[in-house]
Amino acid sequence: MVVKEASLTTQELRNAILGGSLAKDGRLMSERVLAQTLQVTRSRLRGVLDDLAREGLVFRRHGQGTFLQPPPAQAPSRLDGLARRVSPAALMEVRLELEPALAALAAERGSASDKARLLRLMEDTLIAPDLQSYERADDIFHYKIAEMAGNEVFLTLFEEIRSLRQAKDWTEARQAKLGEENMTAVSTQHSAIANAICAGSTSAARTAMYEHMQQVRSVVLTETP
Amino acid sequence: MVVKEASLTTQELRNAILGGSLAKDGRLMSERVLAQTLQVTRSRLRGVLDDLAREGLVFRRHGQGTFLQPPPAQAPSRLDGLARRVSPAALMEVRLELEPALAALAAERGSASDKARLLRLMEDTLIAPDLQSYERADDIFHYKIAEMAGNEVFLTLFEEIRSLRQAKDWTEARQAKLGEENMTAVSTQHSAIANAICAGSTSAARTAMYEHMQQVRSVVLTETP
DNA sequence: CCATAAACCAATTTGAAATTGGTTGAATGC
DNA sequence: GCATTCAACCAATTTCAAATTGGTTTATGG
Repeated sequence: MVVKEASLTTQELRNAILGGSLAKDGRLMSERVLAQTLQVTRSRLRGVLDDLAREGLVFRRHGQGTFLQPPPAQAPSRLDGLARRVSPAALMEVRLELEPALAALAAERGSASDKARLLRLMEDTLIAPDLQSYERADDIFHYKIAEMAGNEVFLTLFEEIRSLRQAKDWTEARQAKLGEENMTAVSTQHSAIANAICAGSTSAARTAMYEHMQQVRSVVLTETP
Repeated sequence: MVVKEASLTTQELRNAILGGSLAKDGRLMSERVLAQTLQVTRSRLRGVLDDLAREGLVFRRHGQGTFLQPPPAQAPSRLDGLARRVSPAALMEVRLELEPALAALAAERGSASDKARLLRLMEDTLIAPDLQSYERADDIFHYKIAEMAGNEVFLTLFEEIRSLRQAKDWTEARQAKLGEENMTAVSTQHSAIANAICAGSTSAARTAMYEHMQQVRSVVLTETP
């Protein structure tokens, strides 16, 4: 399907990788398999993947794999056992404290290029055509902020919370609840967060993210009788 | 040494357990071994351990074990790999956000009995005769607050941070830095935190814990040239 | 009814093997 | 020469079964 007789051009390679048909649940095949599938050498594949990773289009983790849009999930930590008994309220309580702190640190430490990319990711959330692609863009947006905070411990905690959130199928319920009015409110908040971070205003970034988390919590916790 | 011909009294059992000679690094032998060592039935041993756990003198975790003063450490999570490359500054940055939030929740949700016990634990930090026993009392004090927050996710995150902190041998350096003047300041702060929590004042508890964390950070990060 | 003992259940840890991205260096081809 | 390819190896992570540990139930005997 994607294979040609002669070797693929770099652009073809990029398209094949980003196309998603080589990934399952956002996770690409291993480099070795991928190289053989695409009939290219691993060296060249890795070169392309290096570029994609630098551009933020692909996420890699050492013993874990290479991932498309959604940044890599977590290792099987003790939180796994929690996934069942944890309530959305408890999770949001944690996010309500964690993410504003991350936003503040991101505003303080984020590099110029990171901030530029964050603006682009924010725009992605605005122009998302459907709920599913919105969820993905939103996911990347928040992840990028956590990454920009520049604290590996914080990032790990964030990823564990994120994986907990994904472990449960709250996304379905959440998507059903995300109406038009909430959507525009959230978009405004995302914009405020991104702008505050780019401006380097730690306190503004913190409060903007806090208000956003309050909104998200109210959406998540609305009863569906 | 502890064994008698006839079966031990309940009080003797408690003393033997809390004595510490049956524990290694704060962790007791398994119930089966312990029962045989003390020449009592496991049922009875568990009955006594139940009491001790209720009184907060012993901490138990399912597949993990039973622990003396220091609450149980963490599972081998991804944070383990971090222990090497993580800096004290990064860790304190996280504690500076986490613990005030926990203190606020503890003030909001802590039961009356929990608050009473917290006061006792606070007093333990005040009367600690040496640095080592102070560290232990301080550890339990902060753990109790995290526990009182009543959010299992938050508690897990706290425990992971705590284990990271213990993985490194910063305690030595920290102990060396804890001078008399810092000691009294920290004591005052502990008292303020406990009082705020017992009064149910969330904001006061939050700020008191925040100031305490700032103090701890300044102590931890002081250079030792 | 209570204490004991044994068996079983459930959560966790442990450790070896497999998987994956990352790195190096020799061989190859132009 | 120089870049590409290939192979082997390194390092981080996951996976999976076995062992360990606290928790629970059941049967037994006083």
